[in-house]
Amino acid sequence: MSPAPTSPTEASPAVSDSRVSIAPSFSPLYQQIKGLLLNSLRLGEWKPGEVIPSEMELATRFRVSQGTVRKAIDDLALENLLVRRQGKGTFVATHSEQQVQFRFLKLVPNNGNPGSEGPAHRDIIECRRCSASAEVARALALRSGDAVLQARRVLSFLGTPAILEDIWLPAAPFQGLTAERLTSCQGPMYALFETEFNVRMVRADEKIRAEPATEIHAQLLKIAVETPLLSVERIAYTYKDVPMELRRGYYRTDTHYYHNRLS
Amino acid sequence: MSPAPTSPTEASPAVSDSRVSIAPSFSPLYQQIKGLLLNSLRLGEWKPGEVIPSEMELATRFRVSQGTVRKAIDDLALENLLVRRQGKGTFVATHSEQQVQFRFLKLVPNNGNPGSEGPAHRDIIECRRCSASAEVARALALRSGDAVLQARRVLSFLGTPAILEDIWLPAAPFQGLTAERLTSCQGPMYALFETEFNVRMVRADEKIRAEPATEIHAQLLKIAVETPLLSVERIAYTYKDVPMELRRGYYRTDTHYYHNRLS
DNA sequence: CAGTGGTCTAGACCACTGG
DNA sequence: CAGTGGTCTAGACCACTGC
Repeated sequence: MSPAPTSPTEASPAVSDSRVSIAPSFSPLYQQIKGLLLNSLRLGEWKPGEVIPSEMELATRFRVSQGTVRKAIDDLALENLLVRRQGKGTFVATHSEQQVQFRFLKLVPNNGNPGSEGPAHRDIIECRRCSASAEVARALALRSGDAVLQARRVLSFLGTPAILEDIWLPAAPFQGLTAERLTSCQGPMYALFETEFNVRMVRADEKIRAEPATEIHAQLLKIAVETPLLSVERIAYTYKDVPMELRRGYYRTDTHYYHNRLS
Repeated sequence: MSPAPTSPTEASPAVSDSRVSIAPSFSPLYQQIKGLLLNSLRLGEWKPGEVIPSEMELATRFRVSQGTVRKAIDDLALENLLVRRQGKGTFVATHSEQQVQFRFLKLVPNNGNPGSEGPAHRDIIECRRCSASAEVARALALRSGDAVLQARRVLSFLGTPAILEDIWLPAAPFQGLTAERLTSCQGPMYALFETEFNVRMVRADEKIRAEPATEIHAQLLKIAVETPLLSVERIAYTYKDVPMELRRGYYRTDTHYYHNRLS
């Protein structure tokens, strides 16, 4: 590596960091590298489950030291976008892995551990194309009336219905998603999204409330009307904080609880 | 620094890492340093809010390079035990800081941001000494019948009661905690704990359910009986995963919601 | 065995803080 | 200005993987 500490940015071609503030448009090398890696991920240059180039290779490609690439990768691994495996390489994270199966499903049986009841049984009640209400449009950063897909499903554990979910997706990125495709899907829905539609959910925000079951809820979950349910409203985001899903879930919490760790 | 790569462990006096597995009792230097720092924190060598020695000083003290100390501190900062401030030093984290006021209180007003309603008004309903039930004993890792403190309080936002909490604490570490002391306390209860009793809450687990309001709930929160409430059962831990608090909270979720971020 | 990530070092320079 | 944390480098060695 040439000792050119005077112009470290010459190695980072056209890094436009979209920072809003008036602060000096200036960021550490490793964050610029992180941005470049992020772009490659977003554009699908490396697909979920695949290895990315080794640290040394990336270092020479970006003309920086291995330590700098390392720090960038460390950050992305911390955000669950990459997974490091010693001796093997660094991989693009996926929702299919068993270990992170419950990163986005925090309902745990009263007696037992996450997943101890085996995979949830999924029943797709409906899946149709419609136009976005003002509320859905706002959540998904669309315009009122834009085409969206709406799905409703029930998740059951050990034969007992536990979750009713209504899901809204922008129609454009999910061309061709049907009830059949959803029904035939084994494993997490987010895994389907990333393999079939190249949409990777990166994080989500949830608003949790307690609400009484309506007629509909009672019928589908086979419980009494007015039973308190956990209402979980989720907005899930892809890369770059683009909202890609609105989900309203209703959870029974007599046999399960929503687990959260504060740290 | 002497180039003695052959015996890196000679610099770490009596580092007993309590790992359970049969795996090689062997850990990276930076993790050993982390353990030493953790001990100093746990024993109160540096109190909340204080600076710890600089990276260079710690490096010479432990006979390792600055980079190694740095990595140890990075870890602890990530776990919210330390806070780095460029140009000033590294500080022991505290629950008094404004920025982390809502790390353990995730109730957000429907219209507004965390804290936008100003500090919660706290009403201590009672605080008494009693003996631990089997359930409380199990949660706090005590024996049935051991002395515990029990407190009940109501939190109000903008004059409206929003949270009812029952709190159990092991009596031993909290000698002298009275209803008066709790009542006179401004700011977070956990801040009081760390300044007055040298007990720092590090993380917590919460089990969240939807439950109908009982007579008691209805009375204290001024709502109708059977109103769905968010039941939040928390066990909070100090260093070393020692449980130090059991808390059962009931949250109104008509004007607020419990916010959770999945990532 | 070669190739990967993981650890550790030593030294340079930068950015920020406070006296 | 000196002292702090923050970034970057270059090179060494270790631990794990798979051929």
